[in-house]
Amino acid sequence: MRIATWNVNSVRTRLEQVLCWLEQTKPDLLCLQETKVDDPLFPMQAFENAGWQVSIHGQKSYNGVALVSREPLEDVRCGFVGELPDDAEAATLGEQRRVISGLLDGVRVLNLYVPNGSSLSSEKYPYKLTWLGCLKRYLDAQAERGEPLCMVGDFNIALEARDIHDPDRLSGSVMASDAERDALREALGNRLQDAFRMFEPDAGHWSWWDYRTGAWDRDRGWRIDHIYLCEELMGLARSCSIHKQLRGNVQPSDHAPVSVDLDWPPADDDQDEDDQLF
DNA sequence: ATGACATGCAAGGCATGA
Repeated sequence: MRIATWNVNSVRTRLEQVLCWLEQTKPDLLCLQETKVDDPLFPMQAFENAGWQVSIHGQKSYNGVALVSREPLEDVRCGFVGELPDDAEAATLGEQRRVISGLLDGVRVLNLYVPNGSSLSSEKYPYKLTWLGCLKRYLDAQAERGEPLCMVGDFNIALEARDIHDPDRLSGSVMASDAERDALREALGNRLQDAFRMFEPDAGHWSWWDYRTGAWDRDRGWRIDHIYLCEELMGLARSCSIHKQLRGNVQPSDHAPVSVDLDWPPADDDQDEDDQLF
């Protein structure tokens, strides 16, 4: 099973690039962020004509998330209220469309677009911290169903120095501040692990390059798009890749896709037990 | 310290992103 995530910075502007990459990469599920389109205007037909199913949770101009899959998903849930129906804060935060999840072959895939926060002095920064606190409650509620979890998206947080091209200068600023890092780590708990870091310990691997100041040409990026797996799925992970070349497209998104390959459903290695049945 | 660049909205520059 291949699961991918991509902040496309407008699904309509990036439509041909997304369809092309789907055709080349053939994920079972692609999670999109920043679709920037209200649901009635989502280019649904273009995806369906290419053989994809789409679940959407969008809004006009800003934010917006979607799930693109070969097979239909089960139990699609939108917003934090999808897991926290009686949580007033979850309902308020849901005014910004940033959360969608679905069940694919028994795996709960959760697609997030975490608020950016703008700067430490902005009112958007405490909003980001509040949002991450709600994410923790959301994950606690989700865990009670016992589904294997794959949580992906644009986290707008680089958790470690090795995730930033210039950590000496940028550590402590927004996307790399202690409070937001702590809030994300709280949400991850002991349950979720970064799939990319299971395979690649080194710095120099980025998923986002600023449009400004020639960041792409100078390879000055951040790794802020992540795939987190529960322990059961981590044991079945075979690779995790950042598809950097997409950032070099004409009129690219400022983010590159990230994908993980899982041996799911797990191979039947209980041959001895099966033999005992006969 | 500021702005670079890109997108949406809507028709002139803002709001937003990261």
